[in-house]
Amino acid sequence: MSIDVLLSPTPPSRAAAAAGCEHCPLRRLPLFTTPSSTELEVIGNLKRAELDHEAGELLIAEGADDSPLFTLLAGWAFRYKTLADGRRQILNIMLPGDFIGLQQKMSDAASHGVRTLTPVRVCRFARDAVWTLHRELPSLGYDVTWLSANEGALLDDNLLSVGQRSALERVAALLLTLHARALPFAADGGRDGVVFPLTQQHIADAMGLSLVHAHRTLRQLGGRGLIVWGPGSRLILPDPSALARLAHLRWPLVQSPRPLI
Amino acid sequence: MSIDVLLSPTPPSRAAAAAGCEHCPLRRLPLFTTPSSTELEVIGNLKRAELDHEAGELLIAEGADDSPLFTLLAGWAFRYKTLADGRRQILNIMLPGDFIGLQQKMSDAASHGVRTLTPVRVCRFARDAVWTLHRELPSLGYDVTWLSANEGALLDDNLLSVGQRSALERVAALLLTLHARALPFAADGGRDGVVFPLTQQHIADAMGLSLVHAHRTLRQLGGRGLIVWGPGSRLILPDPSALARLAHLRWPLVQSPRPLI
DNA sequence: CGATGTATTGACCAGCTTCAAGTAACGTGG
DNA sequence: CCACGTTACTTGAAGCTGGTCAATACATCG
Repeated sequence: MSIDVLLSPTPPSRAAAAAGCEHCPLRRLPLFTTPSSTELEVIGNLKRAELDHEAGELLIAEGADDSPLFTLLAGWAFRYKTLADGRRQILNIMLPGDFIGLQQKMSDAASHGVRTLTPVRVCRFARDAVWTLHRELPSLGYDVTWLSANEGALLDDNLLSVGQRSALERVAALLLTLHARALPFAADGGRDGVVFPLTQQHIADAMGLSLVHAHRTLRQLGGRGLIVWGPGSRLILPDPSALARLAHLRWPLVQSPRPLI
Repeated sequence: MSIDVLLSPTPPSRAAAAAGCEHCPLRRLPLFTTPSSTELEVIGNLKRAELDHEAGELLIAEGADDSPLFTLLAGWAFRYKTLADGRRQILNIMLPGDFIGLQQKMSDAASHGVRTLTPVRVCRFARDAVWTLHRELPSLGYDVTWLSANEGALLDDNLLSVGQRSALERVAALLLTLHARALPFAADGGRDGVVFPLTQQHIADAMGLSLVHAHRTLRQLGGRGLIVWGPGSRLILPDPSALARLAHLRWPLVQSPRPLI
């Protein structure tokens, strides 16, 4: 299947023509650094389209060697790899502001797929955007490196969880981390929890557990009163610090402002 | 413990003054791209010292927020994270040419430690080298991003192993991957195997297994004739393609030329 | 109102961990 | 040169964490 087919938006959901990056609603969040006007201009020139995709849609196919490059503007997605017999490992969950397709472009090591968890909006860039960013404005090149290194740090944490933590600790760590990452985007500051679109199968695949055991682990966390499900599949953590202790996770999670490309 | 203490070389092993990068023996290997003279000059200006360290020495302490930046010139090392109760996850094995300390510099997510596996020689850079590389020469900035993305791809593979593969598959995948990565540095082209400095404990910590089970798994691989130990703890793989099939690993492993900074 | 995907639960069992000991290899100091 | 400490490797037995199999409930949706 060609990438172009994958990227063509479903008819009713085609986005309006690319709006100026300076009006991107994401940039208003304190989570992101504020770029200079020059930086904004360079980024804007590389922007090719804003596209909408449905939940469960494939954004990048495993093995694609000419995958596109985009930034997630709204919604959740996940990166994954599968073995020949179908076993799937979710590598990382991607939230708004995450830069997608970098690994694919740079290295030809066995690649990964990307699939949406919710309806998403993405900002698609020119294929050679990574190089152009570096060439045009070193500060933006530095930002790309930052983003890449930052995702590496998330991978480190996931690997630590999957390799060393027990099932209970793993799920606790995952929920806590995702909750913290999603909080800056929650409408009401997260008082009623944050929308949490992962199924138990996703949790299982992310943490290297079976579906059944992921379910039992979630029940156990619920039984201890550490997680509560609100309406609209919202995740509420009544006592994050207790969860963090259970998971042996550093708390609170500090998130310094990050670049948005 | 301060980083300066960690970095001061043991008296007898102090390296000679930094030699010009253009004579770096690593660069002669076809594994690495050949830089322009301008690139070499910029890199050379950022070079601060060449240092030797013994096997088992700590290069970067977990939690250090001002960790140094270097390139591994010779020898093996590994990145790791530990939980409060001592469980250790080895994140990645580092071989000559690998750039160390990038994650640490960019993000303040919980950090990792780096420890040598063999005696090593490293090329230490100025603290702000990452930014300088981007500013002085975009092509070098791009190389840094490439290296970061490439390490991300290795992490992806490790996460897939630890999350989805059985113990036998995991160990097979690890040995095969390391063998392939070490091959370009083997003196005789690897005909007598490659030096393999990991202990069973390292293998266990890298793959999320207990020491005992790592040992049993190695025995099983040996019993099937898939791995052989030569003199000087050299690893010989009589039938790499059979190992790859067992591990569900893409084979052969392609390694395109990579930048060396 | 079936069809499909997700959640739920019990029974069984196996892969892996833990515990416990013992062996081998190597460097150090007496 | 040997005793000894240290580190890595080895092996068996027992048990637990988490996987597999199977079936049911529940929801949403065309």
